[in-house]
Amino acid sequence: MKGTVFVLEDDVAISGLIKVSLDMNDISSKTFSTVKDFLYALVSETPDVALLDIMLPDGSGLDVLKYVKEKHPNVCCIMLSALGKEEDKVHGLSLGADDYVSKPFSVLELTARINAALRRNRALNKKLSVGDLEINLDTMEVFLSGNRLELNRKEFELLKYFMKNAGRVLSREELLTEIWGYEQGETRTLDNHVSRLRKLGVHNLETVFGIGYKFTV
Amino acid sequence: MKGTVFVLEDDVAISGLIKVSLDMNDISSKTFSTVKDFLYALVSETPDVALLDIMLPDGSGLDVLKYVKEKHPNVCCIMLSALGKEEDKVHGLSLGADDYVSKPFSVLELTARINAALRRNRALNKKLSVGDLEINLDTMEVFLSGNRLELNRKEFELLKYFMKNAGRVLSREELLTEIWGYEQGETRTLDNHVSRLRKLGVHNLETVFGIGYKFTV
DNA sequence: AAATTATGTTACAATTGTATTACAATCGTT
DNA sequence: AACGATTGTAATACAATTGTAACATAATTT
Repeated sequence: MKGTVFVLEDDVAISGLIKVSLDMNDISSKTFSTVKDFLYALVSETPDVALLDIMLPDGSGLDVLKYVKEKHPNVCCIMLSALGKEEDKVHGLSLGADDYVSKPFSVLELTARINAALRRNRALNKKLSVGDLEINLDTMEVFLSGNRLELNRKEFELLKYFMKNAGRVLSREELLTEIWGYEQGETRTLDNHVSRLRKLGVHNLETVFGIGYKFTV
Repeated sequence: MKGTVFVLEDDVAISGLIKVSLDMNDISSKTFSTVKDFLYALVSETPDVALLDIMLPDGSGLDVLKYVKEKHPNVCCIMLSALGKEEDKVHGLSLGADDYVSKPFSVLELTARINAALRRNRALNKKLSVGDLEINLDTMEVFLSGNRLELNRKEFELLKYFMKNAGRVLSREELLTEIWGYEQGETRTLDNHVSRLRKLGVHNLETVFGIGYKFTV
């Protein structure tokens, strides 16, 4: 999952289309059709990117933009507007919008811009550390008590998932679907990767017999 | 060529005059008569100096100023305004304008100020260096431990992107969209360019199997 | 304790991804 | 239009990863 996008758009046909495209691109999204719902959702969760329509039934996306930029400056805002409303564009940009897309837009283009925004956002070094392990999501570096470990992609993904869910018991199915995308079927692949991680020195990987594994703190 | 100037001015008589004068002074310029055109041009090219009228048919030069200063802080902005509008002047300077010229102005004086701005701007380092590599964004020169490398445009763009994002793992997807504008599709072009850079001596380009590349420090 | 089931580990093969060369298409000049 | 430079494609060779099979070992159930 590459990030989270909140979509504020009252035309369900449009927001639906966007959602489908984001799903296909492995980007998690939530759609809202009123300013009220949107702001309410912001209380409990902060997305990486906000996609804001300007004309909404209960307010203006420009006001939302202003609010978001004030309260959550790390959220990247992309405005959507009706064709020709160039004054909105200037206004939006001056209020701190990061990008701008005019309707009608190509879903492909929009997705590309969202991807770019997510990338830009990620430029802030994001680290994750649990116990004596520390991983850097940007550089894909892993340190165990300060020493660099060389992991390949699957090993890294798996370790990342373990660390993000440290303490929880993770079933084999969960891991297989999250990391491998397997829906079902029997495989020993997971055991294998766990074994490799252990051999590299990751000691806090407990096996939960009959269920799966647990990354302990 | 001493630099590039973008002129945003809706009176064609004035912008024409400015352009002629700049041409004579070996300064490259592009003129725009609407905010829309101006912002659009900014997407693909960043000038050294922006000359901004304030009253425009589709917006205010002050909004443009704010936007430019935010997104391209190295661009030097000179405001143009009708005589007597002192409040604009104050407002503009508070938004980060570098200089201010009142209409009607002497073309000679304006040109002098632009020259001064270009000189000042040149002083700002437009260099980027990481490890033993140094690139000059103006002249497109590249030095590897002091020795000049000859790169062509794509090689330069790619290296620049790598250096700007040194340390981060850059996916093939990201590089292809950022440098090539590809939205999807499979290509070996990227591998090729990386290979060329390496052959030229750029040694700190790591391949991250299954994902992309990383420019290490 | 034997039988059954689940996991650990190793080695290897299949798969997938990359490097590099040579060449073709394209672009920008003249 | 023709030239040279640049940039993308195809093809080949090569390398890394990752899933599978096989067998060993451990845990659970009977």
